[in-house]
Amino acid sequence: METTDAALDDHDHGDAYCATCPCRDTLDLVGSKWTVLVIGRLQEHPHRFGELRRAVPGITQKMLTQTLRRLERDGLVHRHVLVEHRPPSVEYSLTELGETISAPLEAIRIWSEDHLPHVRAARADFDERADTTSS
Amino acid sequence: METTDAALDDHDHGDAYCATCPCRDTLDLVGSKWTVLVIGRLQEHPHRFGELRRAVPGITQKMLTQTLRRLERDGLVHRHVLVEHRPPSVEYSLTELGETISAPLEAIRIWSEDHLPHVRAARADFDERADTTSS
DNA sequence: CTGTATCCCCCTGGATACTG
DNA sequence: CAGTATCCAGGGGGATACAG
Repeated sequence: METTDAALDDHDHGDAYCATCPCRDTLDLVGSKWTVLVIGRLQEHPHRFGELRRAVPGITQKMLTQTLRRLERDGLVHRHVLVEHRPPSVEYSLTELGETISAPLEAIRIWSEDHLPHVRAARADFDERADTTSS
Repeated sequence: METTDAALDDHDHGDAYCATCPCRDTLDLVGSKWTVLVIGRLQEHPHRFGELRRAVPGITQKMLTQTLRRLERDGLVHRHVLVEHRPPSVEYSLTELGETISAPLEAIRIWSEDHLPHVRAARADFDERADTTSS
């Protein structure tokens, strides 16, 4: 995880294209596919753990926990434990920082939905082309 | 690769949150960390292979090829072979579809750069908090 | 120059079982 | 309910060598 945490304080705006640039780590945020969906849900409203689990079908507790931990560590998500509850209850919500990225991520999500047919068509075309070429 | 290509034509807009939804595949586009950087470069102007390789420091030929192939298959990138050249020369550029996603991806890239200090601070804080808690 | 082919390590991420 | 712990298969991805 802590791949490039040392000796990296130089950073010029407009250039994420440096092998040692730590913003590569930040880019990896999007890398774990679940983050986009989790943040998308939290953007709607705060969620409790199980609630979030149900809201993101297919995710396992492990991945949900892992994703939330990472997001919490990165300051995008706030974890609020309701101690008075029995059984325990934990609520997750976006921090201010988290809010700032939810819009861009939503754009990606929307794009995925909107252009899905286009992408699938392109794939079918590509694969077919590959087949006819080989024949 | 062809994880969920069959029996999936139902898709309601506004809901990427279905376990079997194929748009999860599309989300994975962002998943491979290199795509964001590669598309960012192609957004500036078409690149030849080696040129692109140099423009995205740290990427290996294998990953560059793999990334470009995937993007080509998904219809985001156009691959133009300049056959008359010796040695061969290949130029990559964004397709129309590719153009439509470059803006959202750029937003992510910008965000990564802009909020890097914030994220790093949050991490340090989180880690320190974890240490003092355990002690 | 633009790839393809191998080897191989490691990490992601799924399934399952167990705690407070 | 909200986790943690463990096992384990698969794939991402790096290094290297080779080909057209």
